[in-house]
Amino acid sequence: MPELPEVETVKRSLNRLVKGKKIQKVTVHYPSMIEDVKLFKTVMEGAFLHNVERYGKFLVFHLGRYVLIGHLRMEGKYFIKHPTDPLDKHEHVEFHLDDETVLRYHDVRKFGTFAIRLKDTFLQEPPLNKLGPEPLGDQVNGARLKKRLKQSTRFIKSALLDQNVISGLGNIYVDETLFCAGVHPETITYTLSDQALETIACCAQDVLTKAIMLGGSSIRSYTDSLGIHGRFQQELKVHMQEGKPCKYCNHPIDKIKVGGRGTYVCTHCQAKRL
DNA sequence: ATAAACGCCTGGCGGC
DNA sequence: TGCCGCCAGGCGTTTA
Repeated sequence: MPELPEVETVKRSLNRLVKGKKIQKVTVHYPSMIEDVKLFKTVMEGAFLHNVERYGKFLVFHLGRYVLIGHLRMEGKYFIKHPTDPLDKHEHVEFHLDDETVLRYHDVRKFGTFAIRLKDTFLQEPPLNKLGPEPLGDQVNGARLKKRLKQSTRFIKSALLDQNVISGLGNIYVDETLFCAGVHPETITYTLSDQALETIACCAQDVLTKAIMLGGSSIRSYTDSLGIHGRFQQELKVHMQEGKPCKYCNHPIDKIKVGGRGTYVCTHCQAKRL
């Protein structure tokens, strides 16, 4: 499942491969993933792909007066193909470019979304208006997390998955971040000190930075996009490691449920502190 | 304010 | 070998 590092990798690939190209025509094979198909076609056809940005797990394609906001959700990928290549059953949107290539959006589970917004106001509107700060950069630190979460009775894992608290983390990287920080995922958030939250913020940065360097993770269904094969899955220390010995203490990794999510934890390195 | 439940989907899995 | 039911999972929406 693409999280911040995978989306960042896709963004970089798109900027390398399709930036500056003109969209001649779009073909929609599965309309319900697009908020407004009519507007989508009107805006996209004839537009230039100026630049692609990432906000949390969202991709923002700049088209001039408008932007296209896309989300890959669980399994979204982009491929560049020739127009005559047979259409895969999971390719739902085609962007025909002016150089005899076609950018195709591929999504087995059809969870991905597309929406058009005005360039000048898209940050003030859904779905980006409530998005929390980027974990990379100086907006996320122990003091700010404490300010935001000092009264929260939720589990820390749930708070870190909340895109309004911090943007871009998903199930994989929250598990890895909390392992790095030595914090049990079921720790009640308000009990964490500034210092512990600072450690969590630093660990999130470390984990994400390393994952981006390696092109993200390619686990489960999320294998690659635009020819990019992530290598970070080899670095995962707890996620998907149930029963395997902890890299640091050899205690077997447990799989539990936290807030309904499958969660991997070393109960020795991440002891519960109540 | 928070949280649980649900809906969206389908490949992969275990069970038989 | 094949069929069936269940599960994962981000996020928006609905309900408690």
